[in-house]
Amino acid sequence: MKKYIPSQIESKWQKEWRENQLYLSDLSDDKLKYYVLVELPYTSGDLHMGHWFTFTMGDVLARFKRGQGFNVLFPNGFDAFGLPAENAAIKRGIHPRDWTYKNMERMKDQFDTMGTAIDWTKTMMACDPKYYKWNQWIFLKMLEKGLAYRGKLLSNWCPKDQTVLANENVEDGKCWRCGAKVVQKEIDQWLFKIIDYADQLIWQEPPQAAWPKPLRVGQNDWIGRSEGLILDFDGIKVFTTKPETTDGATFLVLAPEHPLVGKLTANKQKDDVESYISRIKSKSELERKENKEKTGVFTGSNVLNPVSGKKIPVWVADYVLMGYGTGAIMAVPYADERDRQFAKEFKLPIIKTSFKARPAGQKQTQYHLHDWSISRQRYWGTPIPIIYCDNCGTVPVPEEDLPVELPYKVDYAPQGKAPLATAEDWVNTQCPKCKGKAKREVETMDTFVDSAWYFFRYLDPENDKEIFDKKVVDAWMPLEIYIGGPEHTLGHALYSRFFTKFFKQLGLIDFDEYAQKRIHHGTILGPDGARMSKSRGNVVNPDDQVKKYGADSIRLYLMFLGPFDIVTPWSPEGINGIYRFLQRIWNLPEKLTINDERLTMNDLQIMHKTIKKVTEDLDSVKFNTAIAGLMEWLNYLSKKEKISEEEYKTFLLLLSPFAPHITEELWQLINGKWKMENGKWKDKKFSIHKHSWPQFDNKFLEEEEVFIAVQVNGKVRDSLLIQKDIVSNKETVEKIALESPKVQKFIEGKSVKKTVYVQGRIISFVI
RNA sequence: GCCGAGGUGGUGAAACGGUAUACACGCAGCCCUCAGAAGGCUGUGAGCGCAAGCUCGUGGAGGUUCAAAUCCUCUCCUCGGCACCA
Repeated sequence: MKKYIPSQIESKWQKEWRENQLYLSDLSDDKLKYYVLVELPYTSGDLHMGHWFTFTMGDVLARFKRGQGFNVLFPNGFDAFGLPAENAAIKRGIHPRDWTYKNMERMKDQFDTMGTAIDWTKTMMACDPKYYKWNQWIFLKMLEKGLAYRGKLLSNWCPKDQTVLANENVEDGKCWRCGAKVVQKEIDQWLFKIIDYADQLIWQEPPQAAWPKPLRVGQNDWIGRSEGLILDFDGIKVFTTKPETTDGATFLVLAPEHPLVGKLTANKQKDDVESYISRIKSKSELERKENKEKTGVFTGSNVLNPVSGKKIPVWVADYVLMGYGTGAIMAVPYADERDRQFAKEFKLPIIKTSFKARPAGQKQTQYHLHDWSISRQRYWGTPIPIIYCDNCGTVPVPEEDLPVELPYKVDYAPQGKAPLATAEDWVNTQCPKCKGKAKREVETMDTFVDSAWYFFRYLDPENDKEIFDKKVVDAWMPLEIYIGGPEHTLGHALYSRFFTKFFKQLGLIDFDEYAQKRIHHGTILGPDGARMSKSRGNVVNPDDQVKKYGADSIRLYLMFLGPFDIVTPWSPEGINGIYRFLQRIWNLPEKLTINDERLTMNDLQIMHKTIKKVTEDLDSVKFNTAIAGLMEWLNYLSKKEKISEEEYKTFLLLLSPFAPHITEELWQLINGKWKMENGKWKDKKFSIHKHSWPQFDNKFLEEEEVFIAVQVNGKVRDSLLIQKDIVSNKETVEKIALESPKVQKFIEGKSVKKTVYVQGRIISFVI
């Protein structure tokens, strides 16, 4: 018995595959295309177990489909812009660009150690001007179509760092960097008008593409379309979805930020209202969200309820949000729980509504979704291609001047203004219109812009004339399967759909959804069952595991753990078990006989059954049961004295997507020796990964005899071995079943009222 | 509170309405060994029994069906998302 030592074979084959360019895809051939995509990694520095999990899935599918004769594209790139790079760079005193490029190199090497069949000639890096030029181009197109605009938006604001923070950079209501309490502030910023696409982004039933239901429901809820009326109460406009309850409206409530608050406040209420508003404004976002108790103050003004004809008071309260509807509501405490709480708290009247009111109003559709703020007062991102001129105002950078390159020499440490403002040579420029002195926009784009369309660019990454070649994209999109995380449901997965619909409007593409299928992968937790994190010290480092067990063991272990969406701990014993499985395969050649091809019916049946199982399971993305099928077959083969070349090769082929290195090594034992010249393959097709996928033959799948369970009153009492040729004959099967002594025992002395026979499965007697 | 996904052995998990627990981990016994490691064989849902076998069993309670982990109703729990959206 030889010991299986993965380090002796894995890097050897990785080098061989790379040098022979085994995984290049020819995009000009699109007859049988298969485009598999995994969400691109962030350039954090090291691949973690999550990357291994998701990229192994993509890799298994890519290899399987390639074997089936598909022209497969399995690309990858890097999400290389963003705050963590800046932060790490500030901490370590390295320039964000140098830090990022170093990480990308390292991560590419780590992808190699995983043995992925990634075609690295179809790639992108968000921080490469070749790529972000087209972010800028998209921005200009948005501007042209009226979909990009400068607007004021209530945002998370860190008063210490003087910057807007994305929601995900607010931790427990505090700035993730300095810990200062985040406040809500109106900030002037660039926005994309995603609201214009809200209706198109709503998922219909049945869905236009096979995306996960939680994503479809989540996105629809997030878009939050509701239809109602705008009603006018003496000049105060309110939005309601239940105009029929207007007769029960006993007061009005304005959001604290509502522009009419000042005008409506009576002199004697002025102090009360002002102190209430300043109290609310001083609260952090978190405090406002957490506190569900109703607070508010009377303005001193009254308005007329047009339906009841009564004067009703106008209040200010923070349970009404400025960001939704008109920022003012009519309160119907009889019909609405929140209004009722407020009415009780402040002793306001609650009167019954008839639900038959028909007030005059204007039809209005409201959305929970807000326009997408893309401005970041940060350095490490795509510069927004805008120039401010004293004479001409806001001037877009002309297309032919793109890309606006991010300057290298910048003081990117936070100092209360956008870092780009410190690059004075860069900021001061010429107005494209009047040629006079002008200044560049110093904000950069949200990195979610980068990832909203990268999968288009993989198809034509070097194109500097246009964003992509329409012909190639027409042929290769929509992609077949997109593997990603459920945490992107409301961010990336929505933005990328928005861009797709925008591209269609521009005439760049002809389809509505960019992925035919999306699946949400699970999470590998630490051995202690908690999310892996450095601070917990429960991180399982893939590099260490590679040294110990090899890449094939990790890949196989991750795929065998459970379904692709499993959330489960890493098990040190589990991976050891998989290593033992590979060790047994490593010794298969000991049983191999080349010139003895006699296979029994049993041998053939289990072989073809396994081919069928692995093939069908992979087609339905059930990696774990496919591997279980291979284990069963190996258990069978292990009991045999000798195994034939056909069995050996078929087994290796079926295993090869999961464990590409060991299968290549063992394959070469019988195939490779005389196909190599000077240490190079004469022809790449002699790699196991260029061999075609095994086919199963139905004639070996029909069992000679089958077990049929016999039930009496719903309980299994016996199991009969029935010959194939009498399985379809109900009377005969029934007769045999009734003769069984075990069955007799339960039927004796009683009469059979009913018999149900499911062919080849079960026969059921009711007595 | 609302929405979504789930609850099956000691553990990760299998199972077109048709013999629940495949496959693997762990554990136990035996073989091999000076010994250990590695490997091999056997057993492993619970209860009763020497055994054949019987009874119970997929969070809980009902229901539909010859037959339910699977379908229906109610309920409890876990995880994820959203959350004063008028």
